[in-house]
Amino acid sequence: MGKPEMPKAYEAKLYEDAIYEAWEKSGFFNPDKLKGEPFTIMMPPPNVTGILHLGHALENTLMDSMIRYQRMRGRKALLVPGTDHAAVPTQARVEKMLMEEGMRFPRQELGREKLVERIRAFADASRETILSQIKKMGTSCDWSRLAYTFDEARNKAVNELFTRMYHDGLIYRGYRVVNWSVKGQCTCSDDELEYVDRKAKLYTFKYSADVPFTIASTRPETKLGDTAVAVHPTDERYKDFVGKTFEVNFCGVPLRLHVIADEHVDPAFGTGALGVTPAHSAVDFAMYEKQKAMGNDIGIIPVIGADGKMTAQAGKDFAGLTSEEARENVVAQLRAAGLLVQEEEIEQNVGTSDRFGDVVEAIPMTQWWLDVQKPIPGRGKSLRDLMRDALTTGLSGDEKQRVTINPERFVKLYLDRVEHLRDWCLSRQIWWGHRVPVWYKGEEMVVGQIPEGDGWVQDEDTLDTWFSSGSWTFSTLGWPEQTDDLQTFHPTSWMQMGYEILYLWLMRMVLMSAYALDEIPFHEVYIHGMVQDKNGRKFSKSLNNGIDPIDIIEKYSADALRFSVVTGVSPGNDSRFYEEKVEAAQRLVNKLWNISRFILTSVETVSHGRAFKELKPSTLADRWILSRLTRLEEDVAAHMGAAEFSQASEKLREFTWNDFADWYLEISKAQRVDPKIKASTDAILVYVLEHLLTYWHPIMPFVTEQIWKYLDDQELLIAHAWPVMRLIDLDLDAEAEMARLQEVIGAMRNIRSQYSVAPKQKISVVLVGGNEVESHRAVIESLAGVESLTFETQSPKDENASVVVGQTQIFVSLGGLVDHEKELAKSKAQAKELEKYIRSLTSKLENEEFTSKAPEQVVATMEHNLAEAKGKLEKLCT
RNA sequence: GGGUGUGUAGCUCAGUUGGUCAGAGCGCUGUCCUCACACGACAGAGGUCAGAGGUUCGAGCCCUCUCACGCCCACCA
Repeated sequence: MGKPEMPKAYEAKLYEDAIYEAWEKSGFFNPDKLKGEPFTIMMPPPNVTGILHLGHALENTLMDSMIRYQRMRGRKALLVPGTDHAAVPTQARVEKMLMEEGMRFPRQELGREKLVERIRAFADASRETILSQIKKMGTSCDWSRLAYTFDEARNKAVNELFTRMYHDGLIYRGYRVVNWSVKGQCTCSDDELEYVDRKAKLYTFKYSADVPFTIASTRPETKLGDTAVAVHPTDERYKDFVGKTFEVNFCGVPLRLHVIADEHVDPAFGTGALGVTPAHSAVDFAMYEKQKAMGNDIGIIPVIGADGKMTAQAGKDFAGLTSEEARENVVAQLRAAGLLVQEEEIEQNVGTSDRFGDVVEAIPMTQWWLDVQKPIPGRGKSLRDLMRDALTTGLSGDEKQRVTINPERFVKLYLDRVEHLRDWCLSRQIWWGHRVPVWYKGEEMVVGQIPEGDGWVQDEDTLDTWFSSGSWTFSTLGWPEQTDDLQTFHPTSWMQMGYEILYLWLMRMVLMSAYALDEIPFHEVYIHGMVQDKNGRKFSKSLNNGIDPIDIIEKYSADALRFSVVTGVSPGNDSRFYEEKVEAAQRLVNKLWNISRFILTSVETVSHGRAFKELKPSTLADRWILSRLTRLEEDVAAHMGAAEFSQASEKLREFTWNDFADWYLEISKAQRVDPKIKASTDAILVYVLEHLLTYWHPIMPFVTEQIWKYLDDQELLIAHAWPVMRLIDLDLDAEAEMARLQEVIGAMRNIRSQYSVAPKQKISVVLVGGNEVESHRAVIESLAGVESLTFETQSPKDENASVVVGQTQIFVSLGGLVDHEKELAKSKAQAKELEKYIRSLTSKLENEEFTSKAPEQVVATMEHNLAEAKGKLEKLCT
C-alpha cells in the first residue's frame, strides 16, 4: 500500500459512524456467521424512560469489550440488544408529563386505551433514541435479534410462565396486606420500596380507661382498626389476659380486642403490649393469619382506603378524612379524655414508592402472588430452593449449573436475601405492562388465554415489570418455542449488572430460568458499581449534574469514553466520572494514532500479516520489544478472560506509551541510518503495530479499526483472530540488557537535566565498566544526546559529573559547569541509600529462617541485588 | 439493631491467591515547539499503604480491635 494520508490528530467524528456501519454490514455482529463455541451475553435492557446515562456507557463498554474479545478468540459470539418497557417508571413518567401539560387526572381523562397509546408513543420514541445511542458507543450487538420486554414474543413467554406457575399452584390470588402507593394508585413489591428516615411522633396511650393496656403508635388513627392486643407469651404481667376479649370504645368507635400471645412482641419495648391492626401492618397481618390458622379469627378492619382516606368502617367521625386529619382528631380526643400518656419525637424509617415517591400505605387487597416457598409439583423443591441451589451446589447438584458472581462477596448478599424472601406480589394497577392473563365470567375464571364465547372479561391488572425481565435470558431466544437459539445460546455465558438490581433482577432471572428451563440463566455475573459525578454524588435530575454520554463522544471519541469508564475501576466498587479522565484517555487515543502515523509513513513497505518466524530481529531493541509484546499478549488475554478490564487497559497503555512509543520508536529512529537494520526494524514496527491494534480493539474499537484500514483494506479488524503469542519464548536476556541500557540513558539524561543542558547541546561521556552497553553506542548517543562516547577502564582525570548505574560509572564532561559540592552531596546521598539497602538485605540473608523458608527465587534475587549494590557502592567510593 | 464496602502520592484510583515493585492518570516543578504526536518529549518532587496490636523468615495484601466515611437490609410498634 502507498503512504497513507493521516491527519496529525485523530478526529473521531470523521470516522465513527462509517465504521459502525461497516461493522453492521459485515455481518459479524450476528453469530450465525461465526463458528466455535457459543459465547452469549444478554444486554440488560435499558428502561425506555428516557435517554442513556453514563452507567449505560459503562455497561456497554463492559459487554462490548467482552464480546469483541470473545469473538476475536474464535467464539460464536452473541450479544443480544434490547429494551425494557419498565412498567411503573414509564407510566409514572408519562403521567407526570401529562400533568405538567395541564391534565389533572390522566387515567380518568384519557381512559385505558388512550393513555396506553400515549405511553407507547413515548416509549417508542425513547427506544429509538436509546438504540441509536448504543450504536454510538460502538456496541457490537446482533440487531437481528433485537428484543423488547413488551413485544409479542416476550408476551408469549410471560403468559406461558404465568400459566405454568398458576397450574403448579405457585401463583395464587389472595387477600393480603400490600404496599400501596396512593399517589400511583398501585401496589409495589417489597423490592420497589425506598426507605427514608423521617421524624415522627410516637404516641403512648390507652384505648380507654377500662382496659389494662397501654400501647404506642405513630399512627394512632389506624388503631381504629385494631382487633387485638398482642403480648409476649412469657410476659407475666399479661399472662392472665391472654385469650380474653375486651370491648372498648375507642374515640367513639366500638372495638373488640382479643388478647393474643405472639413471639414477635418485644416485652421490653414500651409496656410490652402491642395494638394489632391486621389491615394496616404487614406484621400484624401475619399475626392475624397465624391466629386464624389456630382457629382464632380476630377479624380484620380496613380503616384506610385505596384513596388514602379513612373508610366508613373507621366510624362516622373519621370517614372521609385524610389520615393526617384523622390522626389529629384521634390524638385530640385521647388528650381530652386523659388517655394520652406520652408524646415523643422519634426517628422513623418509612418505605416510599421508588417511582411515585409517596410513603406507601399498608392496605389489604386481593392481588396475584407468587409463592416462593411451596414445593413445585414433581420437583420437590420450592422456587426459593432453586434460587439457593443455583448459587451454591448448582441446580440439581450439577456444578456446571452454578452461577458465579464477581466479586464473590455478592453471593452472600444474594443468599441472605433468598432466605428472607417473601411471596412476590405480581399484580399492578397500572395499565402499561403485560396484562394478567386471566379472564372472568361471573364466578368462572380461566388462566392462560381467552376462552371461546362471549362475556369474558380480562383481569384489569398488569404484571410487575420484573416478571417479564426475569425471563430475559431465554425469552430473547424464542422460549417457549424450543428454538435452535435456545439450544445454542442458553445458559448464557456472562452477564454484567449494577449491584442495585441484584435483588430486583438477578434473583428473578435465576428463579425464572431455573423454573422454566431447569437451567441457570448465565454462568458468570460481573457486578459493577455506580458511576458517580466528580464529587462522588449520584447523577440525578434534582442535582442537575447529568452528563449525556453522546456529548462526551462528540467532544472526544467513543474510544476515549470507553477507556475512561473502565480504567481505574474494579468490580463492585463505585467510580467517579469527570472530563479530565476522558481528556487523558483521548490523549492516549491520539498517541496510538500518531504512533501508527509515524510507522505507516516511515517504513519502506507496509507488509502486514507476517509470521513471527519471518521477522529478523537484528538489534537488542528488536528482541526486547518482541519479548515485551509476548508478555503483553499473555497479560491482556488473561485479564480480558477474567473480565479484568481495568488491568488489561493499564497493561496496554503502559506498553503502548512507554515501551513502544518512548523507547522502541525512538531507538528505531536512531538506528534507521543502517539500511539493514532499518529493513528488519520496519517489519517489526508493523508487526508490533498490527498486534497492538488487535489487542486494543475490544476496548477501543473505533480508532483501531480506522488505523487497521491503512494496514489492511480487505479484512475488518473486528473479525481478525486474536494473535496468541504465548507459545513464543520470552527473551529474558534481552529484557535485562535493555533495562540496563535504559538505566544508563536515563542516568545521562538526568545529569543533563540537573545541569540544564539544552537538548540541542551534545555532551561528552566516558563510561567505565560499561562493556555490556558498548554495542549500543548509536542508541545511547541518539537518545541521550551524546556526541562523544568513549569506553575506558579508568576514571577520567578531568572534572566530571558522575553517577553509577549497575556496574557502570558514567562521567559526563561539562567543562567548568560541574558543581563539586553538588556532586559530592549527590554521591554521599547515594552511598547512604546503598548502605542502608545493603544492611537490610544482609540482615535478611543472614537470617537462617529466611533463607531456609523463603522460596529459592526470592533468596536468589536478593543475593543478586546485594552483590550489585555492593559493587555499586564500591564504584561510588572510588 | 444486623450486614457490608471503602480508607494507598495534592486529586481520582489500580495493586490477581503475602516475597525487593509501593504504582498509574491528572495536577505540580524544571528544560525543550528535536523532522509521529505541544492531545508532545525529557527530567524531577511527592506516600509510616487510616490507627493500634497479632500471625509469619517476610504484610498494603491474612487475623483482632479502634477511628472515619459510604451503602444495603430490618416488623422495635
